[in-house]
Amino acid sequence: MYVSYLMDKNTGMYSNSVGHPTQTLNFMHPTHQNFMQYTDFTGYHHHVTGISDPHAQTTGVWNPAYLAGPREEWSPYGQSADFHGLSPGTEQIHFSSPDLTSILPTGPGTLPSLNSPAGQYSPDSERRNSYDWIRPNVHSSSTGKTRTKDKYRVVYTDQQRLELEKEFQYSCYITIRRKTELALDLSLSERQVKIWFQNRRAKERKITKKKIQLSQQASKTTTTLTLTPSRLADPSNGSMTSKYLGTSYWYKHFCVTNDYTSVSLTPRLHIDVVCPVLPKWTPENNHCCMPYTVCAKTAMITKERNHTF
DNA sequence: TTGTGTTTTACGACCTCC
DNA sequence: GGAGGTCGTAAAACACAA
Repeated sequence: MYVSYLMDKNTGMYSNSVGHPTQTLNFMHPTHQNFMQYTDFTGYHHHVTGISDPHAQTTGVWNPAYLAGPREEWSPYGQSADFHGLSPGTEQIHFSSPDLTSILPTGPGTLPSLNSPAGQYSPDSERRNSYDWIRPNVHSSSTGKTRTKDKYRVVYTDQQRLELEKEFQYSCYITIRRKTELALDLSLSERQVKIWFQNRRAKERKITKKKIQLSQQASKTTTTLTLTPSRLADPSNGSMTSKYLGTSYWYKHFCVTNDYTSVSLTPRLHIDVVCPVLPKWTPENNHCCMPYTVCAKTAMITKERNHTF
């Protein structure tokens, strides 16, 4: 069996400055230790036509207009004027899965400008549609809440959600500047962008929590994935001594291949394991990926993992 | 069609940080 | 004090089984 260690997304969740996941299809959430698989993100180009470059060092593009006016130009349901003039039948990008599993590869230029009518049109606009209820009759109830009479939330277009999701994949936390740019591009208020990110992070935590619970359940019902000295192979001398025991180290994610008898933590370090969950086999690429957690009671593995072979 | 569970926007309360 | 953070929740929108 061969198990390849998936590269961590080498960014802290709480870091705003990260690199683009250009080719990283599978990556884990840095702090949540969860496995996130975004299919076909190779086609992901963050900089979509019509969207300003979010993270390039192009300070010159900073619109001085941003500096004017209040920080939060929040009008409760304020979409920009051109947001309403959508005509059905325009080109649409289908985006339904929140985890981007259904995102089609979209190269540069394939997405319409978000400020264009085509970019704003949602495939479900007949149903969700119309923001015609967005009218200035926002009232303050006796409780002080400011919500519309009939509805109190808009449904973002697929395009808006797509771009927000892309931004989230880039960084869980959005910078003030990027928030301003994104709000402008998506015809949302900065407050909406901020709250979307808050909600998205909450969703991420929820997913992670669920995965951890499932993982714990699996480990209860099956043999715990443990490593014993006899099953560990030292890459340097082929043996494993007890001095390596006692320090817990979590190997989080592995790409598991077609048998479950051993794990290759590094190109030269193999251990035998008992796989708690049989991953689904994908014949296309002859391997499968799963959130594979190995509790290796050895510091040696930690050391070896950082060792250059 | 309808009932029910889940997801998505939006908010308030409370917290920390600058 | 204001900004943005989490957490919990409301309610609309949505998905889906019966």
